[in-house]
Amino acid sequence: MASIHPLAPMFDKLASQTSLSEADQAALYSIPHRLSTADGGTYLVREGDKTETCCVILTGFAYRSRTTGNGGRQMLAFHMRGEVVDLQNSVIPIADHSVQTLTRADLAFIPQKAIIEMAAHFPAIGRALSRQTLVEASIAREWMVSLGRRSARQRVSHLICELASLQKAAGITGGPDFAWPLTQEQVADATGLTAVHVNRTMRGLRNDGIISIDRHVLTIGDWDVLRCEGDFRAAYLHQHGPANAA
Amino acid sequence: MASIHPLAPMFDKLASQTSLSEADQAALYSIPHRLSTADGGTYLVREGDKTETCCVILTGFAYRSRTTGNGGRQMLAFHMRGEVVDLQNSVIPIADHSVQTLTRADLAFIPQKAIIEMAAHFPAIGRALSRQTLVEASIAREWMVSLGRRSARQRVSHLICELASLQKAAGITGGPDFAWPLTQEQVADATGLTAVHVNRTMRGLRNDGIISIDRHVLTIGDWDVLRCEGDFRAAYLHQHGPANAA
DNA sequence: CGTAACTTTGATTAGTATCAAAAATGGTGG
DNA sequence: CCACCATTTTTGATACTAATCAAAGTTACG
Repeated sequence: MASIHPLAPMFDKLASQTSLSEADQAALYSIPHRLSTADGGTYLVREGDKTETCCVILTGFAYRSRTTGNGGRQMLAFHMRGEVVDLQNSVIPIADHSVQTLTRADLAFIPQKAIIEMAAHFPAIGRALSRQTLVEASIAREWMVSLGRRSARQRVSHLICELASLQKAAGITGGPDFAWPLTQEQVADATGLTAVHVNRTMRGLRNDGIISIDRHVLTIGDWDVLRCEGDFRAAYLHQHGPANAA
Repeated sequence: MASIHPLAPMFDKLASQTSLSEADQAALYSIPHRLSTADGGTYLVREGDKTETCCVILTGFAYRSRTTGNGGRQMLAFHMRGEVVDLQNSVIPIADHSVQTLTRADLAFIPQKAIIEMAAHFPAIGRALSRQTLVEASIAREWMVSLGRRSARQRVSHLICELASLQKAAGITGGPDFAWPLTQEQVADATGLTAVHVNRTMRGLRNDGIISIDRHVLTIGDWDVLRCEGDFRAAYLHQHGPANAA
């Protein structure tokens, strides 16, 4: 326990929702992996790719996206510290969307086979991984609600709340200020709006004193107001562990 | 093999993408289950519920939905013949959205435990089930693209293509005409539009001779045109089985 | 045959997109 | 430290898609 293992973010994430044993931890920490660093904008998975490794995010941010026939781009999810980016490719080998880093990021690449074996031998890890997949599905459902039924201001506010909650849970931040790695263009791609309209919407939130942004750090002036503006209820993030330990 | 087993739709669905053995089939057909029939509009899962059974759809249609703070409703997915509706609840026990029947439906209820055990003892079934979960996630991503980046006409056309493709794959229909169980109000809830606008959009498609509807049966006049109108590319449905049999 | 649910139409408005361009910001090399 | 460049943010003017409100038809159903 002298130095921190490079895969500690992944273990922390898995252990945050299920309790894992020392044996589970040892198994994870002995898994073969390759570390690397990528600049912002690097593709981790490209639509149509057939991947054989899983990518874990150790620091920084990444996002999933898909492109329409007319060239529109829709972001589908954000990922950060400890998250495994392409678990699904072990079952559906052809990627139907892309994953790119949003910022410079430290990554670990693990062979899919190694992950699958570990999940089989250490069922608690397997459960934690499937839980992660299902929480991602829940988040996707919430995004559908935002995209389909919420106003611009609600969408932006909701996204801010989501990223704040996730960063807090990931231990990236404690307080009301946290990393805001998105350009307004990217917020637009995530919320289904145009960059111009995002600009006006965010300026509205700033003028109302609800948020402020300084050099990619966002500070929430009034959390309750923002949560209300964004119709944000955190239950969909399932951050409090399974209610039954089955 | 004299009569058809009531769970045949579920087996067919699972076997359509992975090859399953006779032993797998026997295991599935001997699982404990309770059959029942529900009218349209019946809740199968209610937001906040803690469920202990999985519901399989044998005939008819169901949908998932969530409600916003202002009372808006967003549908999240449709389900039909052979699909298991609440697999995820085995890992995330508190439902974060509702599931309701769209039409009168024949259902089978299976204890979650029995499904989990079967998946453990018959790995091919386990793999087929996780594949189904991941395909659903892929469909959710495509819905996000529609909701965020496609026009009303594209959204409606895309939805028609999707339901046509799914019904064809499920063996519910062969030809260009298929069941259209949705009211325009429900199409609106699925596409993030209002019922009035859906009405105008669908009339437009009918006026252009691309579709026609008669008593809950929709006929696609020109599949290629509709697919083009809806920016529909079927890859996201992953209907052709895993490329690697790992 | 009556009633409720659904579809259709019209008129008006709100919200967001589009187009264009200016201002601010951040990073780079000299 | 400054000048320059690319990127991002901001602003303005206008167009358009889709929402809203209201009501009339139509269909399905008991």
